[in-house]
Amino acid sequence: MSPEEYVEEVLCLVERIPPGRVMSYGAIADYLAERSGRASARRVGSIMAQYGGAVPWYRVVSGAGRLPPGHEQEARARLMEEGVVFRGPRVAIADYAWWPEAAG
DNA sequence: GGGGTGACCCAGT
DNA sequence: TACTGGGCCACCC
Repeated sequence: MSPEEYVEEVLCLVERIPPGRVMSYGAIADYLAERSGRASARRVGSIMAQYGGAVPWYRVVSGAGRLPPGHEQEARARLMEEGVVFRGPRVAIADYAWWPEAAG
């Protein structure tokens, strides 16, 4: 799988995250690992930092439910509009974590 | 080829 | 709960 393919897979997956649900960088990497064979949360984060603007990036948070630096207010507002409850500065990811049902 | 960096994650204290 | 150290992979200089 080429780097461009991997990027598109990440973006495509993020677009599939339904409203009111969230996914962690590690979860995305772990899911794509089954398709690309290799993945890392760091790589997913790096991709989101570059191409995240084209997808609902605010539905992607860290494994601890922390929001992307520099866009915390933005993500927080977007998620709350979708009914996501916050545990202080973090998302209750344990309750809103989403995983694709059909793994293609 | 070598060293530093990053929208990360896990384990220990 | 917050802080710290190690692991991980790809990108840039």
